[in-house]
Amino acid sequence: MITRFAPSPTGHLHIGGARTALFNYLLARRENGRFVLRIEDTDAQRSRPEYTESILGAMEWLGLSWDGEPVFQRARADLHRQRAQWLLDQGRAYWCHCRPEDIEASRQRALAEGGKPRYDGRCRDLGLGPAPGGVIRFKGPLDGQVGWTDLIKGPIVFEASELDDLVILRSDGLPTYNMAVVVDDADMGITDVLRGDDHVNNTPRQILLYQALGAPLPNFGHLPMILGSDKARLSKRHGATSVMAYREMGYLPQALVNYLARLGWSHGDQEIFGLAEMEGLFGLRNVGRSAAVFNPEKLDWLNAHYIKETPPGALGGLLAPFLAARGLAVPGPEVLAKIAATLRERSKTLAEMAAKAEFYLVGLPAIDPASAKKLLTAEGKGILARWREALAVPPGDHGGFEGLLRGLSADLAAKPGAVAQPLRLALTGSTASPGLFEVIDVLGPEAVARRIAAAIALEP
RNA sequence: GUCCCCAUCGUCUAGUCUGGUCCAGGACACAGGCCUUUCACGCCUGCAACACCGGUUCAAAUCCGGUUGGGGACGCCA
Repeated sequence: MITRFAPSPTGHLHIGGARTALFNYLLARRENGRFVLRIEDTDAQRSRPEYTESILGAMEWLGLSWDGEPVFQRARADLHRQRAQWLLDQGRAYWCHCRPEDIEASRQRALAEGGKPRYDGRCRDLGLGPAPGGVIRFKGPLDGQVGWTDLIKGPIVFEASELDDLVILRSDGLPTYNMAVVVDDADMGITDVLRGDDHVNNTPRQILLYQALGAPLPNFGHLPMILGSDKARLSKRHGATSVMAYREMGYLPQALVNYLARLGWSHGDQEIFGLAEMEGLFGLRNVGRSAAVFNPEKLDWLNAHYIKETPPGALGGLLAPFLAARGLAVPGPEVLAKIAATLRERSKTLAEMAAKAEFYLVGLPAIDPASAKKLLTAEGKGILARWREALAVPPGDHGGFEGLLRGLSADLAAKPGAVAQPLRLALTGSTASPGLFEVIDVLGPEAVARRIAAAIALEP
């Protein structure tokens, strides 16, 4: 089995493309086959090398390793031209001199009359030769049926009469999509073509091309689309759609891969899957047939799960760039790990974690005014003074911080919460934070003393 | 408009092929509770769906037909 992922370098790798790549990867790995990459750069206008780099980078980040070197379609244009010429020689293709404007006009007419906008085949039997601005069209059958058994959707049949004579070689000498895909898939020995639902309508044309070229047909499988919350095709207006954007927002590749896999594929009730595990479990029979709505909340949940699962040391390393992006001084690995450990169970993304880590890394935290009014009263400052006193003694000497809190609570005849909150506010600037004693540990004695003093000195 | 595809909780889905074990299971989200130095985490509980109509059958979420709804395609883009 040989599968492939064939993105066009006209943009970054998006969510839908990533899922297509993932399923192709999984299918090949499951069957001990090959998974190859082909860059479809035949659109000279829109293809950009930096997008190729970006797509490759995104694939690597996701862990979707491909076999061999990526194939660039443009480098194969000679082969495409050669096959187009062969089709011409066989009488399965013809030169067309129609002007694009005329064709467009007839399409509009057809649409206005309630029909399908198609090329009318007026050059089909004219026996024209090459000409500047001319194109080569495939001479398709006028009747009969074209069908296949889709790997995912089952039997699909089209009437040949629904199909018009598609352009296979453009006037610039480059092949069109359908031609290039068929020639390359056949030439590269692709056995299973797994791609987006939006290609279902191309498939009968491609089958006809395979047959005319005398090439064996691969299996075709069409994956349902990914939709936005309004059930329209996922697009920019639904928020981030590129894989790299998710990376920048602080999502872990494991989370994205896991989420994308579950969007359309299932294995009983299981929700959590690692890539390696899926390589053993994946199967097309468990891929759904209906379109799926992209649900950011569930991605968040998975991301939180993988963040919690990442050891603090590694997590600290992942967090560092997000800290730097906020303009914060990045501490050493040890402190980073400690910080990560305290935030691990309270962050959905690395970006959120960095925001929550900010108070650790500034000289003095910004105290929330509303909370200050409530907690830094004369009484609250009194409690802070007691804390300052108690914390001056090494914690081991009085049964740890927990014992300290209990002791103070008993002394002041106040609930532990009431005793803890002023200190939390002084240390973190907020009434919600990681565990107080973890914060004290990360901050160290000097910073703790400085923050308490600053809070006590704070004007009402 | 024409053609193609799809249809289970708000969302992702199990169950559909091989009809009964499903007054439909899991997960996210949401609500309530427990835990608790705050916020979280975790745990428990709850809310919530077989699009509709007809047929086949002793029996239909599961099979068949239709309707409705949604998506996709209709380029010298891919």
